[in-house]
Amino acid sequence: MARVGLTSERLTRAGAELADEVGFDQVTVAELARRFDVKVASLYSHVKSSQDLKTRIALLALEELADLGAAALAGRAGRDALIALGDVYRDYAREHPGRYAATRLRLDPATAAASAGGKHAQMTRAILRGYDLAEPDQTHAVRLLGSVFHGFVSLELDGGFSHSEPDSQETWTRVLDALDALLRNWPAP
Amino acid sequence: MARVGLTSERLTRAGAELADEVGFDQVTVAELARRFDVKVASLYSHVKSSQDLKTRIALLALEELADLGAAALAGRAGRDALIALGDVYRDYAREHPGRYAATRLRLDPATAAASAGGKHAQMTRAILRGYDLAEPDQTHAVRLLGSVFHGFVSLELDGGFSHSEPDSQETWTRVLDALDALLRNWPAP
DNA sequence: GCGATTTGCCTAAATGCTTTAGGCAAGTTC
DNA sequence: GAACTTGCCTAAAGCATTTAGGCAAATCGC
Repeated sequence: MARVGLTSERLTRAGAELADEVGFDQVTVAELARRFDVKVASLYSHVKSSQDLKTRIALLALEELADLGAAALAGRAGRDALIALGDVYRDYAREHPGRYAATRLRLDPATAAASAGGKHAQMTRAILRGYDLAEPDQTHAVRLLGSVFHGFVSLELDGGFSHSEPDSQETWTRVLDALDALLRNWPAP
Repeated sequence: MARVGLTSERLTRAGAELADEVGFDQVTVAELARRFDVKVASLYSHVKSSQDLKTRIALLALEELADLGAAALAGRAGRDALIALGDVYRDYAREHPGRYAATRLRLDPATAAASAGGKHAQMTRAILRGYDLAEPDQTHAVRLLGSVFHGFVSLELDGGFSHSEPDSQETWTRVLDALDALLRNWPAP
């Protein structure tokens, strides 16, 4: 029996592609086996379970997204940085819907702590260096930005803004403008 | 064989409770049958498929949420209305996490059109009557509010804000304040 | 009341995904 | 080249979905 050369990494990458094609929920060990033309049980030497596979895909996606974010933020500040990071999330979600859905997988605390998740909060916080916010407002603002990015992107992905005017690109631009204005003019308690 | 009195409605309600207990993804026709102490196949007279069951739960949740929203908005305007509607979403998600997750189920266009989904957009738009926004800014603002409500609530539900200071209630209050300020001072393009 | 019809829940069975146990042969090591 | 490790295999059990067909309980017409 010829060896195909399965590894956790190859399975994870293939799983991520599968997720983008058919949706993260539809990612299945069985389908992955089919794609490698291998029996299902064979995958279980490389991946502990279906859940383990999904977790690995989530970690991959978080990592990719953090790298893209870091690249986009380099050399930018204030409004430019805000727009750059927002676009990274939105573009990633549109190009890789399955991977983006994977980033929303609930990880157990230990796994989450070891993930690139922390980098995401750090990047958002970095944006705020371009604005004049002290704690605890800075944390509130980090959470607001996270909510808007995630909320907008997932509503858009679910088709919430389609088939109605104005188109969602237009709204996205104006939402980022509004956030910039808000951060420059953050209300006192 | 004694008849238990199954109906689509009872199954849907029980499914919604099950969702709140074990998570929307874990809602299964088999588990529902167990709870009614009935054979699985029996449910298929009342529900077309597992997907159909989930869709019914989603429609129920959208309806409940729309009713709560309408009640909360009655007699309120401006900032009060904004806070009231925001709290409806947040409280519902915290009290009924499974049902809230159900509202995010992707519905086919026909079902979505017949759902209470439209009421939600209308309610958000109603809030904006208390602010001075013309189209297309009004639509942008509707989408922003939807993004923040959904984004915040789902990040909070996923534990994104837990175990870190300040607590998420505090952030929520300040986020609503910030949105109010933003709507009163919406930036020109 | 009582027969006819509808309705509700049943048994049975096929399909598909997950997961574990144990085996054999291809690759690696010395 | 023998001994070991590793990769993919067969086999089988468990559970969820879904369909087909059956019997009995509720309901309706008379």
